[in-house]
Amino acid sequence: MSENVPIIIGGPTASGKSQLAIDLATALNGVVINADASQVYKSIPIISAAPSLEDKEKVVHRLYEYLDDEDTNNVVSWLSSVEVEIRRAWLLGKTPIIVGGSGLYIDNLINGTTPIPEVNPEIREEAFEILAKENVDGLYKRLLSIDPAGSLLVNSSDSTRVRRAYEIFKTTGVSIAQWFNEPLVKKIPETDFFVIKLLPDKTILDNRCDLRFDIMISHGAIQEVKNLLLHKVSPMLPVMKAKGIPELCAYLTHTISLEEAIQTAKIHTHQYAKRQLTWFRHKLKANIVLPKCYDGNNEILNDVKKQYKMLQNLNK
RNA sequence: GCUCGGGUAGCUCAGUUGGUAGAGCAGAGGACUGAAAAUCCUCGUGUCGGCGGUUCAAUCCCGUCCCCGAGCA
Repeated sequence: MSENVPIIIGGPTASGKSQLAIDLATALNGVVINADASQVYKSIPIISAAPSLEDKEKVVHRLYEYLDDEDTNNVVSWLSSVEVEIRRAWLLGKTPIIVGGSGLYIDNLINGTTPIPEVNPEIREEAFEILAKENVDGLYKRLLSIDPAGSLLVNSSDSTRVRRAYEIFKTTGVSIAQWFNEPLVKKIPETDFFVIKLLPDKTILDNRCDLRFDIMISHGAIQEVKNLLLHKVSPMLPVMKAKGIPELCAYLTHTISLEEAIQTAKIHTHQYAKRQLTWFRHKLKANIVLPKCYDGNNEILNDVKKQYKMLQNLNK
C-alpha cells in the first residue's frame, strides 16, 4: 500500500489555514503538523495563535508548543522533527497535514536543503559579538576579507545573511558560494506533496489580524509577555521576536502606552503578512490556490478534498 | 473680541534669504539556501488652508477671510 500523500498548507497569518488543516484532518483521517516558527514555543500559545485545546481535542496536532524559551528553532531541526512526524503518521495510516506560515520551512521540506555542516557554536557566538560591537558593517568587512566570493552573494546590510556566510566560512573553510552549488538534499525524497496556498486580499487579512490581536489581548496575551519578562528571557532570542511581544514588552516596561503597543503590534503584523504573501505568491508552487481566507466554507473544503483524492488515486 | 503660535504627502514635521518642496512613519512592490513572526532592497506631485495684492515669478512678502492651539479679556 502506498502512503498518503502529505498535504501542505501555506499562507499568511490569520488566513484561516489552521482551520482548513483541522477540517481536512477530520475528513481525511489526518494529523496536523506545525510549520510555524513561533508556534513551536511552549510559553506563547496565545500570542503566537497556537491551536486551542478544543482544536487539539478534535484532531491530533504535532510540533506545537514543544520548545523552551532558550531554544533556537531552525529549519534543519524542524525538518528532522517533521520527518519523524510524517513517518509516524504514515505508520498509523494517517494523512500528514503540514500547515504554517514559515515559507522557508515549507520550501526546504519540498525542495530540500543544502548539505552544510552545523555551524560551530563558538563561531556563532563570536559572530554575534562582532555584530553587537561593530554592526553589520564590521562583520561584512571581515567576511569580505576572508571570503570575497561569499560576500558577493549577500547584501552588506543584511545582518542575518552576512552572519550566516561568515559562520559557514569560519566553520567549514569553504565559501557559502561553493556550498550553494551543492545539490539540495530532501528529507523525504520518496514522496510528493499536495500543496494548498492561501492568497487572500490584503485588506481583509489586515482586518482579521486586528480582530485577532484584540482577542489575544482579552485572552491573556499581556500575562504571557509578563511571564517572559519575569523569567528575564533575552530579547535576542527567537521566542521574543514573535509579533506582539516586543510591543507589549515596551508597554510593560513603561516605554509606550498600551494603546500604542496594540497599534504598532497590529501594524507590524500587517507588514509580516505582506512579506508572507510575497513569499507564497512567488516561491510556493501549489496544486490549489485559494484567493481568500478560509472560514469553514464547505464548497472550498469539498473541492480541496476532491482534488486531493484524485491525486491520491493517481499515486496508487 | 484681542495677542501670539500654527495650518506643507494618509500621519508627525523639515524647508524654501521669492525661481512651485523633502525626511521619518504609514502604504505599495520586491528579495529570501540552517534564529524566517527573522533579515534586507526599491518606490515621494502634494490646489505648501481659501481669496486677493506686490512681482517677470509667491508655498515663502503684504492684505483679508477660514480653521486649530495657547494666553489675555
